[in-house]
Amino acid sequence: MVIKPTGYALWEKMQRALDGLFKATGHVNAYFPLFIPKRYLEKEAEHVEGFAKECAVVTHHRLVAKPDGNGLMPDPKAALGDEEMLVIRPTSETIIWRTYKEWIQSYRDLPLLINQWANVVRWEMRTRLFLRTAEFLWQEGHTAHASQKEAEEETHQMVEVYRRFAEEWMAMPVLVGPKTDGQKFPGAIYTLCIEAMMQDGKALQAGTSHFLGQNFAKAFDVTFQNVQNQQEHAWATSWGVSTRLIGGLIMTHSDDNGLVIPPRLAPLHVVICPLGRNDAERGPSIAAAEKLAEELRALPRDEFFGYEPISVKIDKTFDKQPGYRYAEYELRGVPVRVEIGPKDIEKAACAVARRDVPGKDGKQFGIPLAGAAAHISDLLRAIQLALFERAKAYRDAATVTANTLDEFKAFFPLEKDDETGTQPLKFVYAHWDGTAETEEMVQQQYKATIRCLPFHGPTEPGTCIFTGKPSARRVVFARAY
RNA sequence: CGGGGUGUAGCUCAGUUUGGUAGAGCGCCUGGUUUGGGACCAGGAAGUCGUCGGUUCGAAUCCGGCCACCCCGACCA
Repeated sequence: MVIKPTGYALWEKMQRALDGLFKATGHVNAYFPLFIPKRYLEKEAEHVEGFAKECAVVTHHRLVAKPDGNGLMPDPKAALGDEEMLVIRPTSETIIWRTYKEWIQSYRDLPLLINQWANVVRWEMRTRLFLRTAEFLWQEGHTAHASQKEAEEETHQMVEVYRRFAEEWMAMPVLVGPKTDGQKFPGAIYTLCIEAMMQDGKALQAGTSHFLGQNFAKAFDVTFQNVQNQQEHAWATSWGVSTRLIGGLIMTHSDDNGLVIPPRLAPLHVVICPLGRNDAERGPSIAAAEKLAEELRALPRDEFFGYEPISVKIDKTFDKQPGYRYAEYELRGVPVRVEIGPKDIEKAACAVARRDVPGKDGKQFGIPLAGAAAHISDLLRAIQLALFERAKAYRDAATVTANTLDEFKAFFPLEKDDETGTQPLKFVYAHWDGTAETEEMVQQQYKATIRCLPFHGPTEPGTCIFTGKPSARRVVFARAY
């Protein structure tokens, strides 16, 4: 996976915001090895089964020239034995819990609240840009606790951190709740997730927080002495979000004119385009642009922008047409564009365009330069809110209830209907009997999966629309990425 | 791994049916004119036609092997 500078700048903004939220909840960062001994992975039964089929395996530690002199081959003498063989981490529970064994002796060593920013590799059969790449960047939190209660509180706290990040920073509304047993993390007791809807109506799992019980502590023999002088296995959680979020952000907000980046995560908040046909006209435009840029950068910093200054660029590519310059920054998703030309200078004003309303419609002329900085700062906050409200309205409008199997089928057509085109997909609330068999059948037949059992959703009991058996509550079905 | 498809200039592709010595648009470079929503004119650079072999006087084009990539399916943060 190659992430070019603009995309990476977006990831850095995400990292900074998330890292702040992790630190604010008492977590610290550390780093663990990329290579995991294969035998570690074998220790937790469900975990092995979940990840074994997508591991890159290191079998040799040296290359030598081929006998015919053309190219290189692994040196047979440098083969790693079964006990030495390594895998490239698909996730780090095993190596981290092997390490925690050394770190944890007493209840006084707990809780251990550690996060790691890293890359992982999962050998997927088919990749999809940003959403499913063989290598991806992520953070993985791994915590150890002295009690089940505390570990479960941590699991809930972290999914709430993810919800806040998704909604308040990415402006991406999410459903929050547990996965079904069939969809939970391999090795977890349960998995909580945030689940977002993309503009095609498909669901994107955007973050997960797992309660791991004592599974890994038992697998790696991690015990501590409690206040009563007894040995006890530690309780675990793990939680993560990845560069998949970049894909989620793009697919939540962007339009036909290009990227739309919510202001709180935009690497560049404001671009100012001075205009003019010759040096005599450009001079005053540039001077006004520089003054406005300074005023924007000098605005008081606050929590909204992570206590960082508003980021401003002055675009002086006069050899390009103005229309070209506007389109270029729209394509790149810069939230606010300011135009200052001779006509504005006459009136001591400028034109301000908001990216969430594409094209000329989002442009307002005659904003006085005197109060422009404050106006733009307010506008950035308004855009952040508008993006969230728009995405939420979109999702809610595309959320439906199915009370019969026929209704359900209609929401998940199996073949593209050439008459009507592909109809947008939906989040479908329906009753389900709670069994893995039914869930499996629905996935096979309708290519829809249960995304989660949302905490804030209908909870009345009913009858499973697939089997007629009793259902404890409605769950959310959707096609997923 | 099964089914389908595609490899020709930096990008998107035409040319392959019917063999005759390499094309377009966009992008790039130079000069000029333009400049408030993706400008115009002139000139220019740029391709072992995926690869190896075969047929032929002659192959991007016909035949065979190989490789790579894309789409659909099984798998999945």
